[in-house]
Amino acid sequence: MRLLIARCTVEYSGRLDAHLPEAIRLIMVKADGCVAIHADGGAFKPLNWMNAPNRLVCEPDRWRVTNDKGERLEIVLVEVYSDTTHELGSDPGLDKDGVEAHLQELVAAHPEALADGTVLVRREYPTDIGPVDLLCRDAHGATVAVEIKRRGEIDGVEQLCRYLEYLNRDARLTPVNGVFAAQEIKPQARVLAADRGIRCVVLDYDELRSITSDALKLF
Amino acid sequence: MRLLIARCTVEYSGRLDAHLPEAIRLIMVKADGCVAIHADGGAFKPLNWMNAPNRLVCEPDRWRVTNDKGERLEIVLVEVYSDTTHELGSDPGLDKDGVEAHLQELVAAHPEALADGTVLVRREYPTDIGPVDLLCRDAHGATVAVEIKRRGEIDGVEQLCRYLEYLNRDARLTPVNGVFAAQEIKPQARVLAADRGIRCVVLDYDELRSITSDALKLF
DNA sequence: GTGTATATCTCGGGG
DNA sequence: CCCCGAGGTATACAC
Repeated sequence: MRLLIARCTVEYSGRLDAHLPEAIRLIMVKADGCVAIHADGGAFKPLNWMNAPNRLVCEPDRWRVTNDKGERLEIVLVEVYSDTTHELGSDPGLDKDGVEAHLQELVAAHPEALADGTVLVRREYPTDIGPVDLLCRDAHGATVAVEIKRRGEIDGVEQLCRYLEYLNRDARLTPVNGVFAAQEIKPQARVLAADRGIRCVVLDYDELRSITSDALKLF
Repeated sequence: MRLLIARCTVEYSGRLDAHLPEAIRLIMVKADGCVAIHADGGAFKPLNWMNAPNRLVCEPDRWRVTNDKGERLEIVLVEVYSDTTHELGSDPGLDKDGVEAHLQELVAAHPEALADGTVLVRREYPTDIGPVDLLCRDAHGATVAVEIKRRGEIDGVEQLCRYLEYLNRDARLTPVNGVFAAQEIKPQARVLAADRGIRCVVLDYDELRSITSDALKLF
């Protein structure tokens, strides 16, 4: 990783056009060739960047980065205050816990958390317009399409509506009911769901996980 | 801006839980207090981060970052290879051209690009559920609600559908037709638009801009 | 502050 | 390669 502290101006042209006036910034070049220009603020997002793969041509006072998609980044170096390179080696990567996929696994293992007597038909039930998170049957044997989110917002309800509309065209499944399940459901999403006859279920991640680990303890 | 090159492990706990095994990484602390941990690849996104505002407590072998939302980032420093600080000063910021706002301006100036005889009623037409990008009248005097995007995806069509549903409740406006205009329209969005009776228009940004500059040359 | 819409969104998975 | 969905999305702006 090469780190440059320099007074510079930057032009980007590609998905849009952007210009950075002269100022002191950090220019980061990673081992994969990607280039990012950071100011001393503004969270983790760089002001400008260019992803790998690309071609980087470094002249003393001007760097040019281009790629095959026609994007172009040009850095004019007015004054370089620091220029260091460090060998970092490859990174073992990040372990995450608590994302939607994990939530889906837990609910799939415990569909009764949605309503007593609910059983799983299958996960990621495929349709032409995308996979339904869970397809279940309720205590009465009716089909239930389940959309699972960490944060339940209006988009998720609309996504579920599209699936329901699609699934209800299948005479073997209809009537299909909808359940919108999330760790947190925004008021607006709740209103839309009610309007569309979709039931909302708030999931307790820790509780679901503890049920699973309790079940494991039986073995 | 403080830059640390160090062998470290990292734990994040908050919106999810995440763990980084021991490896050499860049730790960046910006003037606003935000902290980002970068590997030597993976474009501009850090492996882990903590946005400002937060509290950073640095011990020689352990940094703890916490905020008021209950998030927590803990960095264990196994070995520090480099530790530098640079004064960057404030940044004048980025000038952009070609974002959705510009596209909306251009179409507002040339509504005939949507269909011959189309005239603008107003931009950002307010409704209870948000502003409609453009409200127009077509050659027959019928009201047209226009949603403008750089990239037309399914969410944008849903957004327009909500506006149409709302606007059509107003007896003075109904029937309101929908136009979905974008520089690029994804297949799924096109299918949904067709299903909902919404017309799609592909916009040519450069052409729209050249019409405008041609018009300016007349003065 | 919440809610809504945008982003050079990034990133990863599947066809 | 594109398409599509998820994200600790972040960020700006209106109410």
